[in-house]
Amino acid sequence: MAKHGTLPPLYYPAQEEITVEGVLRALADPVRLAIVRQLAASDREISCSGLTVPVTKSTITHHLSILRQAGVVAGRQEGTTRFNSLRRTDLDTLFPGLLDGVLAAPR
Amino acid sequence: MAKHGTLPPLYYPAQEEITVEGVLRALADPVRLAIVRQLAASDREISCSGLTVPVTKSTITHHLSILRQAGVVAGRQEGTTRFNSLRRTDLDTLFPGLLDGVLAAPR
DNA sequence: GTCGTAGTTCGACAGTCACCGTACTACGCC
DNA sequence: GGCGTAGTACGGTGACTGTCGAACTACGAC
Repeated sequence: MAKHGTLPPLYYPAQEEITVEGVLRALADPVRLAIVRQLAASDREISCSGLTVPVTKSTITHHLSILRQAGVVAGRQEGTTRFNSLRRTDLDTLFPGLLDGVLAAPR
Repeated sequence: MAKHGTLPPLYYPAQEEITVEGVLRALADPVRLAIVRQLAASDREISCSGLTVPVTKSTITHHLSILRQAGVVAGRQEGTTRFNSLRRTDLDTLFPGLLDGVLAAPR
């Protein structure tokens, strides 16, 4: 077989596959909302360990996979680190105002 | 005691008590999203039995109570009928763009 | 090679949730 | 009064979900 060190082929929905309900479900959790807020606030990519949420590593992985499958975040692998970023343009195109409305909320 | 025919004192959150997470949770369900869409589309009050969703009466009551407690819908009693409406101005004030973003989405 | 770090995967478990049927209250009409 | 309709309350059940720890892979540095 080919090289052994291939990245796991993570599934990312195409823009037209993203659904409102999936996005709402993904955002309807305090931990995931905190992750999205941090990604939006820094406006930079953040690694898993760079996120400050009160759960363990495996739970962060779980939440990120949900956000990824919903089309909310994208990830870029670099060595052993995965840098996560918001798919802001995709979301703004599909659901204009949604993300801003969520992020602008004080709570 | 007073008159017997008092309405049940339903709890409605004040505008400043509405949270994004609560609203997102409330919207993150296909049945409730359908209810909200119908309320937004008709731009009129709709009774429980006027909603077309594929669940029984008791389940509709359950979903409406969730939407009510989240601050998404309001209800006006008239006889035995409860007319439900979207709290659009409250939501637009707190989370500008959120509701429109959700409703504008094709799916 | 060895070690440490970054993430993922895999059960497992507790809590929540959507759903239903039934029983009940409240109102309007005959 | 009795009956039908609108909606709520309650109890139960199956499914999903958020959480963890432990085991595992992958990469980089020494």
